[in-house]
Amino acid sequence: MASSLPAPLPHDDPAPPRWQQRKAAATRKLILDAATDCLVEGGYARLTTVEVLKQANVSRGAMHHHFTSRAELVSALIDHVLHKRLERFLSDYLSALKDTNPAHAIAVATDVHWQSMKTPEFTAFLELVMAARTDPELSALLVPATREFERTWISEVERAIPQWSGASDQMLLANDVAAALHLGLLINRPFIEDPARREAVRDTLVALVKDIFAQSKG
Amino acid sequence: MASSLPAPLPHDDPAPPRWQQRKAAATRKLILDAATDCLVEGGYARLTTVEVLKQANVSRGAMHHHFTSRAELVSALIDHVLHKRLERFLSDYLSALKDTNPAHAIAVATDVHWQSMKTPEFTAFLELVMAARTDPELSALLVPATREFERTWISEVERAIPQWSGASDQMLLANDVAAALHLGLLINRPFIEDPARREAVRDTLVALVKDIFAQSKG
DNA sequence: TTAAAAACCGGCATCTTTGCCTGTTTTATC
DNA sequence: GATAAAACAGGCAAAGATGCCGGTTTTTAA
Repeated sequence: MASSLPAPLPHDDPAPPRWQQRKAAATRKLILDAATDCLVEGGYARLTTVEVLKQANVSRGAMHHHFTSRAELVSALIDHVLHKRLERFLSDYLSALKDTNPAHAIAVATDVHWQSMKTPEFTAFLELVMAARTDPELSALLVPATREFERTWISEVERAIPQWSGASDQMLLANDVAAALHLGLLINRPFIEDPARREAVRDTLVALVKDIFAQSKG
Repeated sequence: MASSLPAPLPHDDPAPPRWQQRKAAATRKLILDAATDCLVEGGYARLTTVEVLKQANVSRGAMHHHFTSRAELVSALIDHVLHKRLERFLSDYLSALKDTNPAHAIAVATDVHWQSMKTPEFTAFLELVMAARTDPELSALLVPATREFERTWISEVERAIPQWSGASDQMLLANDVAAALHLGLLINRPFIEDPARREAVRDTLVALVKDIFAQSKG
């Protein structure tokens, strides 16, 4: 996008190059954050243009100026949500692993992964995934974007934990298992009354991931 | 419901006791099956009264006669879907375990469980679950109904496999783990291009369930 | 300073969905 | 066979969502 700008200084903009561009970007982010909130609070069905502009406190004209149609809004929302998700996860992941005994790395990493699925970003993402099942146009945008997101995710985790970089296959499997189990657990949460049952499932996952990596060392 | 009827003969009704009741029940089932199809093909958002009556080939008046409001239709649909899900799973489960070497029981049971999540009934159920997250009235109906369904599910499986009846805790844990992992895998399917990755996850689950039961015997 | 362009404003026509309403046909009861 | 009731038929107004429009303000560039 704006990667061809001069950007001579890395610090915050003391002399904003373009006032309009900054204003437009701010309004755009305002609308996309409001759209994310709409997804979280009302699901894909309540992701209407009127609801979003009410949440963002912008006029109908501003909405139409930035996003001509609802489909255009959803298209931008996909990138917005995936970007926020990756940013938050990597930040939490790296800061959690920074001061952690390597022996507990797996338990910590698994917990961060679970916490990352209780964020608004992931809730919004899940709503998009479910809607994409019966919406081919949405699916055509969401599937490639998510696959690219997953690739970046994996490569960043590999970069962050060098001691595992020799076990790419194990890490991919562990990631797939954790992602599936955590997602299913999240959805089944309302039907499992006893918290101990949920914790037992998560404990089982940690032991399983340890086993997966132990096989690469034994 | 009709459990207080005489029902002197176990064969099919040669003399229908009430013509109207049979007709009404048939139309009701027709509408509920059509509603299930609507959920599968278009998701909860396309579960509209017009779409359902088109799919069922009934008039607007017939729809209104059986289900005064959309909420009433959804309420009946919950029981309909859960009933079909339980019926199909138990039938497949028992028939699959009937002629299976007990040594392979876990692998077979796990596979039947996975297959049961690719049925229309489960797709419809999942749509209801996702919609219930942001719909308190739907949630108030779906959560207790699903918990009752889970209880029946567990007790039927315990009844079907006597050799596991001494390990209720292990079976509950194995069931929770399998349910969560299969559900997450189902949803993440579009983002995992390589089928081998999905099979690796399922193989991991089978090994894990075997481990869980082995701990109760060792 | 002035014209063009970007950003924003608020409303309207159209379509879909919903709930309800008045009739009509068919079955059950006396 | 008459009457009541159940099952069904089709239509219509209100509410909400979408897309689009003409007009207004602010910024940018000549």
